[in-house]
This record gives sequence, C-alpha cells and structure tokens, in this order.
Amino acid sequence: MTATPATATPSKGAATRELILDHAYQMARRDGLEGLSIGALALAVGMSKSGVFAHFGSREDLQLALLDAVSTRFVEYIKLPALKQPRGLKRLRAMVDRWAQWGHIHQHGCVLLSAAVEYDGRADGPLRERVLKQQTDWRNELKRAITLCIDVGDLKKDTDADQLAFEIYALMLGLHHDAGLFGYEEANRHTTAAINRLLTSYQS
Amino acid sequence: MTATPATATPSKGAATRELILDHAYQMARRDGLEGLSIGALALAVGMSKSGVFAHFGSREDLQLALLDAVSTRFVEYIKLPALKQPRGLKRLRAMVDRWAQWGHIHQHGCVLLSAAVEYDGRADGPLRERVLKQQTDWRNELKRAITLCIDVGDLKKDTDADQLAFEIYALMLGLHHDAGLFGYEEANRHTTAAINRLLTSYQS
DNA sequence: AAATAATACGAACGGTCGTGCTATTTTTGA
DNA sequence: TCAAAAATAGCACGACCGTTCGTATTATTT
Repeated sequence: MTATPATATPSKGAATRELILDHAYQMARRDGLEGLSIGALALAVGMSKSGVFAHFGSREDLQLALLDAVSTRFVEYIKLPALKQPRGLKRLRAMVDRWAQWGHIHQHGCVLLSAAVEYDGRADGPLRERVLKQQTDWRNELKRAITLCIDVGDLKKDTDADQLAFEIYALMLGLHHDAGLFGYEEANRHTTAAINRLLTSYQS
Repeated sequence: MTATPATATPSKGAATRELILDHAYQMARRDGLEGLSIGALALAVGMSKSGVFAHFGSREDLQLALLDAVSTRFVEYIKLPALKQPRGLKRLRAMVDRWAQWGHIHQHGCVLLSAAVEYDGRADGPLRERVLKQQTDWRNELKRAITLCIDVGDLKKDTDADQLAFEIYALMLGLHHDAGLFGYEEANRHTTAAINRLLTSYQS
C-alpha cells in the first residue's frame, strides 16, 4: 500500500504490514476510519489480533498509516497520468477525469472523503490534523494545475484559482455523493456536464 | 425535536423522548450516527441506560428516530421561510441561503450529510434506506423549486432541472466540506459566488 | 550452526457495547 | 384518592473493544 524502496528486499514484517493495510482499506471503505476495528481486521487478514496490533502500536497509528497509504495511492493514481499531459487545460482535465474514476474504481466510497467528513467537526487531534493536511495539499495541487492553465493562456488571466478549485472540488463531492446513493452513471453525466460548463466559462 | 401537536399536553414520556433526541443530535453531530452510543447518551441526558433504551427499543430505532427528527427540522428550517417568498428565483435563492446557514448555525457538521456519507456505500438496511429516501425527497424539493423558476420565467425554458439541482447540491457539499476544515467565512464566499454565477448562467 | 532480532500468537485485562429482564418509582385518568 | 399504566432504574448477560504481557516461532545475521 505504501511505496517501498524497490532496491532493498522488503522484510517479512513490511510485507505483512502492507497486507494488513490492504485489508484495512477494504474495511474502511465500508465502515470509515472510525469503524475500523483491530479484531475484525485480524480476522480478515487471517492472523491474531495482537499480531496485527504489534505492527502499528495503537489503533490511532493504524488509522494514520492507512490514511497516509491511501493518500499516497490517490495522488499517484491521479498525478502520474496527468503529468504526461502538457501543462494547461489538457492536464487539468486529465486530473479531473482520473479523479472522477477514482471513486468509481474503488467503488463504495472513498476513504479520504469519508475521513474528511468524519473529522471535519471533531476536536483537534492527530487524525483531524492529518486529514486537514492531506486536504490542504490536494487542494493546492489542484490550484497549481489551474494556475498553469492561466499561465499557459488556456484560462482567462483574471481567473480566481481558489474559486475554481473550490467549484471543481465541490463537483467531485457531488459525484461521490450521488454515485453512492443514486448510481454512478447519472452522477457522472451530471458531473461531466458541470465540469465542461465550468471550464468553458473560464476559458479565454 | 419532532413537531408535537400544541393542543394536547405532551405526556411525560414524549417530552423526555424529545429531550433524549436533542442530546442525541448534539452527539451525532460530532460522532455521526454510527458513533452514537446509548451509554454515553444516557450519561449526557442524566438518566439510566435502560431508561433511554426503553424509549426506542433498539439502537437502530433510535438512529432512525433521530434521522427523522433532524430531517423534519431541516426541511422546516428551510421551507417555511422559502414559502414566504414568491415562487421563482426569489424562493429558490431563499432556500439556498437558508440551506447555507443550516450548516453554520448547527456548527460542526450536519447529521444528514454525515449520514449520507456513512451509509452511501453500506449494505442495504433500514438506515441506508431512510437516508436514501430523505436525500431523494430533498432533491425533489429542490427540483420543484427550480421547475417553478422555469414556469414563472425566471430561468430559461430549456433549463435542465436535474442538472441544476445536482450542481446546487454539490456546492452545498463543498460549503460543508470547506467550512468544516478550512473555516466558514471563505467557504461561504466561494459558495455564494458559485451560486450567483450558476443561477445567472441559467437566467432567461 | 549458533546467536540474535524480528514477528506472531494466546491469554487476559479493564471497559464499553447493545440488550434483556425485573423491580420500583412516577405519572395519569377515573 | 386509588388503582392502572407508563416511565425509569437496577442488574446481569454475552460480545467485542483496544491494549498489555509473556512466550513461542520464525528470519536474519554473525
């Protein structure tokens, strides 16, 4: 789940740690980070509760590790293909397209969005802080892609990157919401239409 | 929490039931519907666990009751003022304005949105069904207000009510998301700007 | 092959969970 | 005022929670 140096042979421990995180990801998609329990996770992985526990030291550290692992995957899933596109609108659209796919491929909810909702109103703590950082970082990625569009001349000079990033993000939230409740097909149609209208309106 | 006939004196039981639901609402705002526990709730209300339990018969029924109570409040909070506006754009804007306030007044998360995320990827069950119904109903309310705009002539004849309803809803999700993580002020600025641009673009 | 470290297990702890039961208290209607 | 009814408390249960600890097993290094 996390990226490991390809040079060194991953130790046994690191391998099972990834295995555990893989199963944890499956579970957290359905029950959220707060619904993740070590006992159920151990059962799914096929090892003892204490064995799983020993890999992380605490439930909270397990949740943080999972959060990081998913975030890394998420960013790579979207950024790598996007970077192959020329900077500007093409790249931004690639990002949005992959982003829209992410929730679909990893059907039944995105852990990162669930986490954002789970901790957005919570008291300060390591988990909320981590979520906040991830969301901030990702928003900045989005803004950077938008700024490039402006620099390249694909979007109007007076485009408000913050505002556009917010709107794109909101549409992704809408996609996730509707896909989870009403079905992906219609949700994706609406989202695509909205994105098109949005980008066109900012086009130079 | 729920509306009670003002004529009949509410029985003691009904009164404490509301009291319980009030406290349950406060708790669910922070921990979600799945984080709601009868023990903690009883402690907050100041009565015994079994005393609280007896009012609902099961945890699930408590969750359903809370869901209904919040939904009723939500719809009333928004619809009643909106209905005082003339049908058309004024009414639609009133709805959106109040909607944006809802998450702010009831700071730290909206139970209905949390529930939507909690159950959008879950297996079928009474809770998911209830959430689905509520979300469907509310979306229809929104569509109806949009359709009235078209009929009255405030919006273009070829306006896609489904599409516009989706986009407005998405912006409200964005508002909730950003307000919870980054602060209400900026989130509301972005939302208002987006709504204005959106409605203007559909205006006839 | 021996020594050492890493890894996993099993049992147990104190708590909390939701949920039944049975009393006891409180409210209600005649 | 008194009995019926409703509401609440008390207690116990089995299950699961995260966590700790000692021990056995397996990898890795010397």
